[in-house]
Amino acid sequence: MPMMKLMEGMLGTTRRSRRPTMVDVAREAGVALRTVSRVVNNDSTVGPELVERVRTAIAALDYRPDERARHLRLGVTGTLGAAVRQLSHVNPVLRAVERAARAADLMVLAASTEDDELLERQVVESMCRRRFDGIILEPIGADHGYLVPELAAGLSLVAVDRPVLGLDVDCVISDNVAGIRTAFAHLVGHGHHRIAYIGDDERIYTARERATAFRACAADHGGPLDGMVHTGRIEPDRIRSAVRAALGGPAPATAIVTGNATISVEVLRRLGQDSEKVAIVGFDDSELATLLRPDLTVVAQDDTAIGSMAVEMLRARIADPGRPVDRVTVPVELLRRGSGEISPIA
Amino acid sequence: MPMMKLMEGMLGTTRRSRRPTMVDVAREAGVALRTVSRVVNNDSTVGPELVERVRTAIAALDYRPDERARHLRLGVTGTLGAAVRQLSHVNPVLRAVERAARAADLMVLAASTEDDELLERQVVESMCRRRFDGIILEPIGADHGYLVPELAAGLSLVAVDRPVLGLDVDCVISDNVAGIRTAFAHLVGHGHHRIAYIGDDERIYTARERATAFRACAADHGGPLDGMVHTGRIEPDRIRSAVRAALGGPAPATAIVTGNATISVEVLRRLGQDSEKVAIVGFDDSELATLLRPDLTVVAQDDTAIGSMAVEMLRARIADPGRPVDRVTVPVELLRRGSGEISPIA
DNA sequence: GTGAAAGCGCTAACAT
DNA sequence: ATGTTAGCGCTTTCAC
Repeated sequence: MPMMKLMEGMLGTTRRSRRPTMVDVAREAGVALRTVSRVVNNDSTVGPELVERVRTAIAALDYRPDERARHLRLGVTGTLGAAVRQLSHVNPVLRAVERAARAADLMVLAASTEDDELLERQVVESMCRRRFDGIILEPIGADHGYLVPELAAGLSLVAVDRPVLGLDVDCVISDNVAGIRTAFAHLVGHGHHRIAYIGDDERIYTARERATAFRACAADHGGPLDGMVHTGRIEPDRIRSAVRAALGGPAPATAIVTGNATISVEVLRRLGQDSEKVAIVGFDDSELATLLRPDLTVVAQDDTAIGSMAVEMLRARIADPGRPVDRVTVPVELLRRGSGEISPIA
Repeated sequence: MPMMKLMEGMLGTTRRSRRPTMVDVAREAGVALRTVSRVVNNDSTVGPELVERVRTAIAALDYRPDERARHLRLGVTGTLGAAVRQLSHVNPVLRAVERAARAADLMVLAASTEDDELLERQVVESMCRRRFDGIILEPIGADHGYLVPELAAGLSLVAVDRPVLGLDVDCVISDNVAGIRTAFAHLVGHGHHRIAYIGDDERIYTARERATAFRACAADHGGPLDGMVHTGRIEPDRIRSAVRAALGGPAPATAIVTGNATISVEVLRRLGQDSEKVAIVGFDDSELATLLRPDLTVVAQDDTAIGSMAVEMLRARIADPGRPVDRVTVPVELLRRGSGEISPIA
């Protein structure tokens, strides 16, 4: 059908024959390509009249520079990738990363890994192929072998929140052990002896760190461990039975440490009105912490510090790929709000 | 210092002389450049032995394909940009967008506009210069004039949550008017006559839509309007005085409609125990809705539908830039959870 | 299947 | 101060 083909071609050219390039602008303005490039990049060594001519041509043609070509030629992209667990979740670290990157005139483009190892790999590799200058990664899972060739090929990467296990890679993480110790000591200081811990799945690095630290605290303190440490996936039923187990029996816990913000919410949901009778210290701050009575005492990580530190370290890595690997631990802070200052009733 | 320069040069070449390209791989494998390209792109017309030779060479050299060049040559990038108000906030629509894009084999790269008109412009223009195939935008502010030349130059864009005012652009938004009507009617059905509205700043499109719809409902119903509609920026003090004004005076409101999730939380925070005495219907669902007693009755938007619809419309726009502009309104749903089913006390 | 070569749109030597 | 030209790394024609 030659008629069809012809019509398609006509439609195509009518719609938009081709995006104009610098060459088109140069022709339109009657100047050299180099001059257009200079104007586009605000090079001061162009005469004002030519600048005007070029600007006019750009507007007339609706010319838009193509960064793909620019980046290809330049070698760098001025872009940092952020591969995080879930974009659409509250993530103050990501927020700090964006701010810090903006201050350094870098663009941050983010994507979710959805806590899926395969997806993480696809996202990171895609960012590598796009030659992002560096990547900030919230690593998930245990096997990051796919990173080895990328790193060998020159990838600059900083892990946040968790280290990349088994690989010698820059990272910036919170002091989980100190956080748990602080929470535990705080409750002990308020007279508690039977303290329970309800945490996330220990296959997750931070959850494992925190649970382990808690067990060590309890052992040091000489408190009971039986039925006091509950970890696993975050499911309402599991949390409910954990709460029941912790607060039931002949020697119920008088205080609970929760392993992260989601766990805190679920535990409070289960406790309902009883939340005034048991002391609680949560790990991670959240906007819900001050919504309930009493307000939730938490061990909060310094998100802003983590985010800006991550960008700083990434920039240093990009500038000098040979620099020694840096593993930074950021202190956490206890925020006393009421729930952790309840004395034991029994 | 010639010595310094020499050492720098040596370090530079030692560290990584140059990233290998397809040419290097071709030489290493003893095949043609064309063949490498075929192997990299999984072209089936290459003999298995050659595939193996190329794969080996790729591994030996740590070769990583450069998508910048590929995209430049191909014309398309297989990438959708998402310019949202705040990446690190809960955003179920963005989540749905990511899922839908993945299903269509498109990568989503997201950035925050921080509710800043200038930043929105920078983000969108940056995505345009990177030649993203399309952009999903949560538009802020009133002046989107900067989009005109981009659209003229061929930008495919779909607005979500709010329309791009003044521009004829695809968008998919919730049915704010129906949502407010539903909430109002629901409260009337439970015997309420004096119903207050506390909402966000009416400079924001959705806030304006909802407040206007509420005023219309109240007028139709013949209920009082004086001191019943409170809109403005989300600040604790303002919310507090709004709640006080609504519930105080000689004819206090017996029910409140809140304009969005943040407002709902703030209102509930102010009400405290009194929240059991006044009926509340919130706009927007949130995880906090089932955390408090009674659980919050809300008008929820269909985030999944909005997100997947946005991607679908964007793909259609990319495929056919000349297609008629599409403005889709997605129905909202009333979720009865208790707070909205309280009868008036007075 | 190979090999050579053009070209995507840009920047930066190197002219002038 | 402005023009000419090579080349970034890839895909794709075009012979062979």
